[in-house]
Amino acid sequence: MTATFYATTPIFYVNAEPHIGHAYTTILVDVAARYHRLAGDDVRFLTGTDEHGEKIAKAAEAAGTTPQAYVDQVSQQFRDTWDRLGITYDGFIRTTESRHQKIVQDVLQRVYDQGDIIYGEYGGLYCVKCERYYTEKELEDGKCPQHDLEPEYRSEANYFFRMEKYRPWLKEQLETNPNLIRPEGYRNEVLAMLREPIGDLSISRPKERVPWGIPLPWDEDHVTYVWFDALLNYWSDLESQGLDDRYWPHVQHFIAKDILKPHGVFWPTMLKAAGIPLFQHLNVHGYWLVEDRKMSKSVGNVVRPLELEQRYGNDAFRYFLLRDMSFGLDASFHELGLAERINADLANDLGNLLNRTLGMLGKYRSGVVPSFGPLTAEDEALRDAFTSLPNAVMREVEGLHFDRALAMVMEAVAAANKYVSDQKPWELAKDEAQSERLDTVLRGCLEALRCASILLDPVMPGKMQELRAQIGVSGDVILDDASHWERLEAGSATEPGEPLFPRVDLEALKATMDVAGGSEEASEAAAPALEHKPEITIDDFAKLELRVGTITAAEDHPNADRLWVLTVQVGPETRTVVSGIKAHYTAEQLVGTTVILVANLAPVKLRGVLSQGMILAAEDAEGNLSLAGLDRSLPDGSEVR
RNA sequence: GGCGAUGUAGCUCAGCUGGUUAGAGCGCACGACUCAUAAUCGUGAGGUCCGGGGUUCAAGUCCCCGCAUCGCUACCA
Repeated sequence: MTATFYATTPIFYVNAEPHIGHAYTTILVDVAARYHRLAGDDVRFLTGTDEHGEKIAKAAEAAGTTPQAYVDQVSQQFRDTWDRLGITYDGFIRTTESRHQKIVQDVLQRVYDQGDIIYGEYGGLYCVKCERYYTEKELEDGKCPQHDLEPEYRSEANYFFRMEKYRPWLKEQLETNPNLIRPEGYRNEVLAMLREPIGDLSISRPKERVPWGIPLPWDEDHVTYVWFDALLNYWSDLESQGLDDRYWPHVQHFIAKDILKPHGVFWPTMLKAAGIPLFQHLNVHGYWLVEDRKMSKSVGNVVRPLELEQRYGNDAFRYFLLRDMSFGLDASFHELGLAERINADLANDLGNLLNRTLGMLGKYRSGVVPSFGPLTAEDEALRDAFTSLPNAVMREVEGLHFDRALAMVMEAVAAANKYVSDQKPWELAKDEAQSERLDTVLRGCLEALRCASILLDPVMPGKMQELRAQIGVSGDVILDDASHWERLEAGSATEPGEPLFPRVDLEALKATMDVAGGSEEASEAAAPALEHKPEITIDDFAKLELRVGTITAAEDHPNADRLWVLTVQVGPETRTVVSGIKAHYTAEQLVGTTVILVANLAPVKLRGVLSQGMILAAEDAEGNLSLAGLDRSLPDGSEVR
């Protein structure tokens, strides 16, 4: 009896090139899919690209091309990357495909017809100066708390999905099914979101503003905004091919934690409204925290994991990613950690087991696979260590504990190394009377390698096939082959080759990291083009009144923990300025500092404190701040022009 | 401020429903072996399980109060 496995990655937004985040999710699903295929399950693995929206239309324009040509190109880039990483997706869906668009429209129409999509007359009380809506509660005496203005009633010209209506239902689903979202921490987060109203969801944009999208079937002036377009891919891919009966009942999604809300809240309510059964699992993983190299923080200094994939090889890279992250938690990505993992597990333990086995086999048995003699207790222990693994490994894979699954296999490999030391084939070889014993020991090592190669095949498909080739096994394998000990053919020839996983020279690596400090790559990181604002005239600029000021005090904001309430001396005037630089400057650093103040900015209340001006600071792409000042001392109050 | 996560050996982390002297891998020290990619095998050193209270016969594991780091969020004129 075979099971069915249908897993998805998110479809990736094509406004940027693939990076480690995309790659990790995709590799994860690939590994899971490969394990299930190995187990004989009916598998479907879906990925794809999300190709609509304003950003893409603009990016295409900037690139001097049409949106379609643009998304064709970037989507292809994703597929090229997946090919390089050995991703075996069964389906690749693009939101610009007509099969997808048609189904999105069908579903929208259905949900609309049953009254769950309404025109956005919600609107509400809108403060023109703030450019935002206020709830009754937020207003002070019916007026905007910032501008003391009477807000006006406005309605957005959008359609809304009545999501709030399904909140109790979703809550109940989560409460009755603890495995719906896993690991548990993320389930709790979603439950927390559902404790308070989730509101209705804006699902459209005016076509005149965003022409690059799927038109609403009942209103050609609006296009679908992201959610119904993107999320429905998981369903549309199946339905458009008549595969929904076969796979949908088994669907599970894999995502990174940053898109928990759309998948944990929006998506299930959308499914409910559309009359589509809920998914089985939403599997949420953490981030790879990619650390800066030593010292410098300059751009381009960052280790780019996908470059390391090419340097260390795809299989080793996949192994590292799966082995060193426990599902759901964040993990840190160090090149040194990757290298150490490769040496310890792959080169020293597994690779060397192959090497020493084939070495002895060549020396003592001309490289020919021997037969087993009678098995001793030690032989049986080794056998059992491996043949019990397929079930255990699958169990861990199903529970998303890929790290544990791999650790279990490597434990068995370590046991095989110990077996070699204990049995000492090199001594058996010296005694003709021990010939059968030597056969048995060498054969045991070969079987261990064969089993390991199957158990690790989903993670390192290329290298494991290579391993099997070296021990004389060709063709496809199935997981069950690893449950049996005597699957090699006695008398067949082995074909020793290059070491499977060359050791990484850690000393040399450390040396380059110390010396380079990242500078080598810094220069080649092309700075992205600057985005410019509309040109202004000198008269526009003259409207600004910039003055030198001195910070005389910095106090905590009573009602916000990321804001400073600064007292700034500007000549004869003393101003209060609320500033969001608390994460970057301490009070000690600020007091006495000379700053440049926008002195004629309209005062504004920020969380209850009146701010009379704004302090200038520079901010880089990574969010680092530096206050603008003067390079020689001038009295405060001086004007800056 | 609200919500949440994390904090266990030098490093990376396991420790499910509380139960014998707290674990693994790497690194380190010493020893063994020599078939092997200076690999392997064995032994050992090393921990106030963030801190403080509490519940219990018993707490890394449950409760309360803190601290630190991170994330989301409010906010950043």
